Amino acid sequence: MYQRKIPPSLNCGLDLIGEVLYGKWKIRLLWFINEGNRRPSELQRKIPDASRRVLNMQLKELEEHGLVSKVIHPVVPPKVEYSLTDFGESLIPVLSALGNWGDEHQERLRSVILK
Amino acid sequence: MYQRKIPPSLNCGLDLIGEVLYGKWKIRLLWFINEGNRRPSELQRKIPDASRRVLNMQLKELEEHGLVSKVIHPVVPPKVEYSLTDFGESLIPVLSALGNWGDEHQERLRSVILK
DNA sequence: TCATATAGGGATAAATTTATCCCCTATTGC
DNA sequence: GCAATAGGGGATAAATTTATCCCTATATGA
Repeated sequence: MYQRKIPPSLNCGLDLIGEVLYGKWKIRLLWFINEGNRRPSELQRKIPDASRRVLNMQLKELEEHGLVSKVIHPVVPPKVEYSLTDFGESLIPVLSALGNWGDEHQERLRSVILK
Repeated sequence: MYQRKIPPSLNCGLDLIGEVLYGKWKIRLLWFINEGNRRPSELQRKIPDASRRVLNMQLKELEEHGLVSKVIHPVVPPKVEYSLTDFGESLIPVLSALGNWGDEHQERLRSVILK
């Protein structure tokens, strides 16, 4: 994997949470896993804009950071299931707060984002 | 400014808030402005890891997205003050939620981030 | 026999974001 | 005159993240 050349700033809680949540699809992955979409193919269908590859990479980082856990069932064809760890579940209320704010201000956000 | 080639995904509140908060220093800028650090030089002192240039760029985007407003006092030497708009203030509780989670899990986060 | 589904990953290119460097304005204090 | 302070920004390089392309394996169904 890529090795950072510039060390991260880890001065406060905001910095720390940023380190584990930054990544284009990570928040959505956590959200959809929490909603019960546990298998990679389900997640890919839920997030069609992302490629398989990137989702795998981001899931791996979420796993390394202890937010999700992965179970590989030794069957053919392969079956893999992700789930939130307790640590990951503790993030859900925070993600709700983010999502709710986004939903509440949806029109306005859409208009400022699309310039 | 840079023109996107890949359109953003704007399917839900999480996507929308992501569009305005992604940016290495944006959340911290909002936070420090809310704490009363309104002038660019104060913000730069608060966030020494970031260069002047990047802070200016991210402040500009926050302004374009309607989260902060900028007042230029026509004096010499120049005096500029940023403040949160009502829209920006409505984000503060959400940022608190993020920061609190980060603070509560500080040790654990630090250890998983530093591998 | 060929396509599909399931899951994974290397190699490489492209996109995007940050960092660096250097220059500009005008005033006050040495 | 020179340095410092306050604030900005163009040009370009470097860092970082995503996207694309292609290849692996096995079983099932048409």
